[in-house]
Amino acid sequence: MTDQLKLENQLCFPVYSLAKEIVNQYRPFLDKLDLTYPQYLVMLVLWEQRQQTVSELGEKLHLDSGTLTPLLKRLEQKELVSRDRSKTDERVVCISLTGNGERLQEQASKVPEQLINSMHIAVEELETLKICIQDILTKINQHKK
Amino acid sequence: MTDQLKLENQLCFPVYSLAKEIVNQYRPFLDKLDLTYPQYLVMLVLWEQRQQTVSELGEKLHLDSGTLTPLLKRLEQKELVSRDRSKTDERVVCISLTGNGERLQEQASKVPEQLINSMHIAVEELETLKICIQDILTKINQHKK
DNA sequence: TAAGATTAAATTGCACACAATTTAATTTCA
DNA sequence: TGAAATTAAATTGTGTGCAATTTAATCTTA
Repeated sequence: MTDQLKLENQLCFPVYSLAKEIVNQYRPFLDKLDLTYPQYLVMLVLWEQRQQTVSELGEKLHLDSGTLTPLLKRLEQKELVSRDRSKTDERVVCISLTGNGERLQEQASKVPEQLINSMHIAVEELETLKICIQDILTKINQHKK
Repeated sequence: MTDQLKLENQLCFPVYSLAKEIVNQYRPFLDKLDLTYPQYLVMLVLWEQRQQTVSELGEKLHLDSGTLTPLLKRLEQKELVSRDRSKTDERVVCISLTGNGERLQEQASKVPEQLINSMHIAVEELETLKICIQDILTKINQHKK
């Protein structure tokens, strides 16, 4: 067996596992907000800027309309966001926080700390990992045209 | 806005982005093998040991039968694996590589190197990241009973 | 040993993620 | 200016990932 093909020797599997594990760690806390993890990410972006187009959300989250359109319809059903065609360009759909959507931020503000506590890992170690990952993501993106 | 709620200040988003990015980097190479990324992971595990139960695969890949059963049926349709009930315990399903499944390893052996080249990142840096992630995964798992 | 508990897969249902295509609006430029 | 190109979302279809439930087999133990 080629060593390179061994699961343990590949980077991809730890990254894939950690990503799933983190989402699973979030689940109990996000369940209380009635949000999925990708929905939570969309809300994070909207809490930074309360109105954005579908494209802007997609660019920040690296998601396309095939993923975002149904997700945003679900957030609309929960009355956390509203979806309106732009007046100046009818192709564009503007997503805005509703009052409920804004108020949810209060509850969500406790999530990051809850999560860090639940993972039992030193903040410094998480910070190191974050910087390492961001560094690699930057390099990957540099080499995309 | 709470700083902790800012997307850029959270670890979760870079991990989530990197995991998706890595799967996307694999895609062109795995397309040539007619495998999805999770199917590739299953094949990696089977190339290490040509016969395993669904539970054993699930334990190594952190996947349950709800995910594995349909995935394995697709690998069976492609004639890469066979699925047979255990003779000694009819509850258990044994997954075995077929001849085709074994032969695919030859082609797959080039994938890891192709991937590293396509990412334009130093092997040392990837290795550092891998160790860092595995370390954190270990700690998370320690605190799960 | 027979009822109840446990276990392994399968099934069901929901929500992404992404490729490919479609639809509708806007832009470009010949 | 009007046809062709481009753009933004939506739609369609496939394949995960996971919770919850179901089914069938095996184990436990009173």
